[in-house]
Amino acid sequence: MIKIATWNVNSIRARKERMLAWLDDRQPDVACLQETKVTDDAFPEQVIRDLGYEVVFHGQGGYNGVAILSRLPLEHPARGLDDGDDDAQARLVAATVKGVRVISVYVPNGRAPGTDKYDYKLAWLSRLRRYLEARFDPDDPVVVAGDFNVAPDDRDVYDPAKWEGKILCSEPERRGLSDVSDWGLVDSFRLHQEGGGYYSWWDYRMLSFPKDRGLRIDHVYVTRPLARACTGAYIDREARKGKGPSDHAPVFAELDL
DNA sequence: ATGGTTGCTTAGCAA
Repeated sequence: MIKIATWNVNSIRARKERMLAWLDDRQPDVACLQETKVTDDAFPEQVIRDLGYEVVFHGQGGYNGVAILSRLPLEHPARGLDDGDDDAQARLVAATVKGVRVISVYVPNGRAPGTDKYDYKLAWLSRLRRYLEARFDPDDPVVVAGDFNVAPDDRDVYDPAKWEGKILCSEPERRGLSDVSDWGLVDSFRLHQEGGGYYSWWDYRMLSFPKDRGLRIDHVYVTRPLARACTGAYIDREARKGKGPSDHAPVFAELDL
């Protein structure tokens, strides 16, 4: 069994000590990270390798940035959407672990419906769908894990009425996400949890975490052959507690490979 | 309707 986690760390430099302690404590076999917010020359590669992880990263200054950490050998690293369009934002990195293609994604936040950033988000989701179509078959073992910045349905929102039509919840975003998953991906969390009230992100403001006003926007999607091998899925709320947390909690999937 | 917080970069933006 291997444990795959996805975690938006909100700056790997600000989160370094917490992240190293988390790796040591939780021992994920594979960790997909988002919002590392560092250029590749400043990525804290050695301290991660010292914990026994191989690592591939794709960053930029100040914003975005993604990485994959693995205790098993990482093969065939690839960075970016590589679709010929403008790809200046570091939001996707991929590598193969134990025959599984693992893709760490940081979907654009989108700011608010009607903005340029929102349009970019919708376009990015359709580029992700084409990325999968062009490279894989839905019967291949593929994991797409990351911060999707979309709550798939109202179970994933603490106050659906308040969030209706808002960023992270609007119908076009949900359609954009389901268009990606309709290619052949299953939300591993929903293989094991039916109900609402499970969240992966809480705004830093207004005591959102203590009040549990969160959204489930971080996901580990898997293709069908891996869905059959998925023996567990959960959100690591402990990592959101205490002093100096990321605003996101890690999300885990366990695969019997 | 606004503001609340954190991180990057240094006043303002992004989330």
